Amino acid sequence: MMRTFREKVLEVVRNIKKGETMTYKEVAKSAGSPRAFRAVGSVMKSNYDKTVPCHRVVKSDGSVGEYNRGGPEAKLKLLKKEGVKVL
DNA sequence: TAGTTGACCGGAA
DNA sequence: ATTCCGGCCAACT
Repeated sequence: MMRTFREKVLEVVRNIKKGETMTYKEVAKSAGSPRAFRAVGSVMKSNYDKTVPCHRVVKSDGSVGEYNRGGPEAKLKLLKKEGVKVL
């Protein structure tokens, strides 16, 4: 029943609705480890799932952070299209 | 098994 | 206000 942290994180991110955003800290907290915001990023880059809207996950400062799928520009563009205002 | 890395965060200068 | 440094957790080699 207890899957790896990465599976949990992926499910949480997948649960994010359209137009909503979550910080890495929030995702880590929902995953069960509020201090594992580092691991969250690591896991995503190592195994980013297309069924998981990882572009909806942003930094605590509100910055888009980074993105593997074309760089931060693509992520920023997607968020804007979703209706999310970014710094 | 142990060591290194990373899409980060928070505090200090 | 911006920039630098350390710390923390899980996954990868």
